[in-house]
Amino acid sequence: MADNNNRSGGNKLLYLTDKEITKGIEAMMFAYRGFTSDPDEILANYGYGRAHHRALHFIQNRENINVTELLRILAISKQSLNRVLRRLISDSFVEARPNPADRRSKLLYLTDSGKMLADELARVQMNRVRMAYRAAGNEAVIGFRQVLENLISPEYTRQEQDYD
Amino acid sequence: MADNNNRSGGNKLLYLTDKEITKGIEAMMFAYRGFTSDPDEILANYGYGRAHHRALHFIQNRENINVTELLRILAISKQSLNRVLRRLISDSFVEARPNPADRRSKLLYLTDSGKMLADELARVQMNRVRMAYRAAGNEAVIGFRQVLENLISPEYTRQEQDYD
DNA sequence: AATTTAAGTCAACAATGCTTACTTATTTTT
DNA sequence: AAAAATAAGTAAGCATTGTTGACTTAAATT
Repeated sequence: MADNNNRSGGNKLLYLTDKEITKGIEAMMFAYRGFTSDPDEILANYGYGRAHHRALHFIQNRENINVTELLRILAISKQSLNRVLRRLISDSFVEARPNPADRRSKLLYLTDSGKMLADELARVQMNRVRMAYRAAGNEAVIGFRQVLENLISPEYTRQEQDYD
Repeated sequence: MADNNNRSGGNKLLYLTDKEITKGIEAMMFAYRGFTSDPDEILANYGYGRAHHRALHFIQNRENINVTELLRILAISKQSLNRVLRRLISDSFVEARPNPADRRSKLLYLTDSGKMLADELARVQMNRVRMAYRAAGNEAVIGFRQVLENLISPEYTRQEQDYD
């Protein structure tokens, strides 16, 4: 507690004892559990899991996304994604339409009910993040995002650039 | 970018557009993947997964922990934990010794090779976190931790208090 | 003596990841 | 025009990690 007063903001490397890093690691674990907990509850009603959520999320947030691009973002095997997509399509949450510009490729879209589900999932997750942000304040949010960006493996940072 | 200059640190609620929150959500997803990627590679050599890592972590970082307490922290079913513990014990990474004070309960300890494995996992994960912290700076780290704490579900915050 | 607690186990099931191998359709390259 | 590459899908099989319900054993508590 007493040590926490050093907010010089300089490049001094404090707080980097093993104990402090370990606390950060545990906070990350527990926070991620909280982060996914609200969507998880909703998904359970459909027999879905986080893979379905991730697919819905990126179909919702990347316009005209195709399967290859979704595979690249999620960094999972074609089989894993296909299993998830097949169910989302047969449950009429997602629609796959051939891309006119390249008819090998299929573009993925949310149906009306897919939009409703994706919106519901996004809403509860955004609510938690929004409240966490508000309670922490603007400066904290900036720091949070900086540390997160630094944790991302460089081979995946490309994913972020096309989204704005 | 130009908007990012507001660092008043007050309680003004900016940056809280849906788009900004969505970016935070995606950053959290990608960051968590980076956060686990280095341990994941090591675990694969043993045919282990993240559940084994989490068990090793808390046996390493909570002195004289028993099964019930580990169950409470991990918040998984007894069966899931038991399956993981059984393998860790049969592979001689973990030892379960009856608690002299209550012989129903078993205390969990790392063996010498368990310590080596847990240390190796912790080392690579701490390295990534440490580098992310250093690159972001002290203020950012404080903000990062504040937001993480706010993301944790209240029913699990108790877990953190006994660790210091 | 009866109840509760801690730990462990069995069986069955599901979501989510993997690999290897193959097919089909389409586009691009040679 | 033929060959090669790409996008998508599928089949079979396997492992990890989570679930539930039911049951046992041993020890502590009431």
